[in-house]
Amino acid sequence: MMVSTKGRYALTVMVDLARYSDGGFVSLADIAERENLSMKYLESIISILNKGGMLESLRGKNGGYRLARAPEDYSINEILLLTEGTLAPVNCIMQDGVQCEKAATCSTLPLWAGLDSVIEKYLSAVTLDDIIKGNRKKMLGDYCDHCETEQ
Amino acid sequence: MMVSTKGRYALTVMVDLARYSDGGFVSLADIAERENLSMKYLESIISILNKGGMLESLRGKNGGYRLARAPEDYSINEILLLTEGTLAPVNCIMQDGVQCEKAATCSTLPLWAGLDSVIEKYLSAVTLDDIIKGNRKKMLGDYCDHCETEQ
DNA sequence: ACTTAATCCTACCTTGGTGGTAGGATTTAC
DNA sequence: GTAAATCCTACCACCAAGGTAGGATTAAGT
Repeated sequence: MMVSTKGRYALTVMVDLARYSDGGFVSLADIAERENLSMKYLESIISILNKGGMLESLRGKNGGYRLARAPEDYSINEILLLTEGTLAPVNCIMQDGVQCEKAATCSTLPLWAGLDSVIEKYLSAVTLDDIIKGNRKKMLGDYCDHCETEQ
Repeated sequence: MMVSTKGRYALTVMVDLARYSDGGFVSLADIAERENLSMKYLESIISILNKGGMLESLRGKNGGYRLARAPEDYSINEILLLTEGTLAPVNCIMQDGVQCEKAATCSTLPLWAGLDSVIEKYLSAVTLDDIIKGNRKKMLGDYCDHCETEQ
């Protein structure tokens, strides 16, 4: 599994904020209840999003979180990258400039690099706004049954 | 990490067999030595490939393994699928006809489904033969620096 | 000033999969 | 009969995933 619950829940939180914030701060308790997720666990996840500059927060009573930018300015790739650390499908992909010692002679490396590129390209093209709007054309592409008639 | 060493080593074994077999049987000891991998660990991996019908084996002295088909008739997708069990990037993708209970209302599911499709499409298009031939155009696509001049 | 409701912070814990290892049983060529 | 190979079952250490617990801090409202 490339994306753990951490990344999935992070995305869920971002989508929830985009949907229910309308400029004001939304408490984590509200998010957890709406999405039916453990608030305590979400705490650690939203903390990553907050420190990563994805959110603005307000402490104290009536505090909470809200998006730092417009939904269309968040790519799914950056959200998942922040929370998961890496989205590389294998650990032999170059990380922080460090690559596998066998890289020069490895015949399967181009495959993994290509797969990594395909994933990054896809996730970079979809925005938070696409998810909220239910933009099936962009998300499902050729695989969407209704994209010809809808959209 | 979507693909563990199990899948990666399985692919390495398949590539090795395609390269060094020339119709005869290749012993696991030879493969392990060439690829510099633990023979004992490879044993459990090649067993999956063998039982999955990917290989032919011969027991006893001078025995070993060889490919059951031509390299161009193996997609990378089927090799990884057999060894990894699933290549789904998240566990909320439908598995064996069973899908998440929240599927009908989940707004992020189309994203995960789309990602899954993109991965499967890519891995299904590349064959064992492409890897051996070093077909960078197919593997790296737009990301290959030399694909315009070469190929 | 006090209470309440919220974020923030640190520590801990359980479980299952990953990545192997060990030892032997069985089969076949020479 | 022996050597060299596959086959089979069991075991194990480690670590990330997926949380839980408890409290410290901050700010709004009365």
